Amino acid sequence: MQYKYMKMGVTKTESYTEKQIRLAGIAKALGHPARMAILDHLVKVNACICSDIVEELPLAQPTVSQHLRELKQAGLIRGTVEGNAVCYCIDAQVLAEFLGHLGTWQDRIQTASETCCK
Amino acid sequence: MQYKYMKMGVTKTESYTEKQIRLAGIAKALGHPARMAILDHLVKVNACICSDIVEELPLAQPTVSQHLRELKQAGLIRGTVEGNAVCYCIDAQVLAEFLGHLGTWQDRIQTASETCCK
DNA sequence: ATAAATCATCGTAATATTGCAATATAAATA
DNA sequence: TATTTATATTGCAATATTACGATGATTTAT
Repeated sequence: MQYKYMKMGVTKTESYTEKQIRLAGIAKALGHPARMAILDHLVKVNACICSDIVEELPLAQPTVSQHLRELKQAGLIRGTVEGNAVCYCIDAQVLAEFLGHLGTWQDRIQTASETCCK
Repeated sequence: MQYKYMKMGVTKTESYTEKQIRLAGIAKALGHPARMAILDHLVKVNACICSDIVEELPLAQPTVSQHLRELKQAGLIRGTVEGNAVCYCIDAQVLAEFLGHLGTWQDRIQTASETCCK
């Protein structure tokens, strides 16, 4: 059987730049309150193990582990094993690339705020 | 019938701060290549109408309209009606709040890069 | 060796997201 | 008025995400 429609529920990626796809992946990883809270906490303590995070969040340990994996896959955090715990830290370079791109938006918008949508 | 489990597939929001929820919403809106491309394009041309965007993307018009609505709901863009077209623009203040928060992460990480995950 | 602690993985249930055709709406134009 | 242009809405199919219990793997402590 042949489908009339394209595959649905799936993001089309063939016409975006690599950078757009990568940065969108980073934004997507940031796009959940739990992951925002995890990063807030990592910044706050400057180093962290998972059980520490589990206590901070209203989520079960497997769910936190899953969120950490997504942050890791997006490149936002790295995890290093230390004994029977894992130390998770933010990757400053990845964060910098993300903020750098959005920063250029900000620069260009401010100079144009008069000419747009008045 | 009573469920043993909590509602699944739904984000728990009752234990996060308002700011975490709001910023995660903004990040989520940014978390799709099409929406990243839309914003890149808006920045590039400094003002835009939707049909312009439709031509830039590999998506049908209703899909673009839907993405624009999500950016709007997150507060990242505003749309003003101009005749039979709509002028969409980035909201500089919302972008600034988002970048401001992530910027504080960056500040704190850089000073701590020696003490974490070595 | 056994138990406890820490974290990951698997399976699964429920909701959310993505995309498009069809259609609706509203303004501009012929 | 009728048609074109620009955008939004609805309905639906398919995949993705979120969450948790159960379980596995590994390290530390007893």
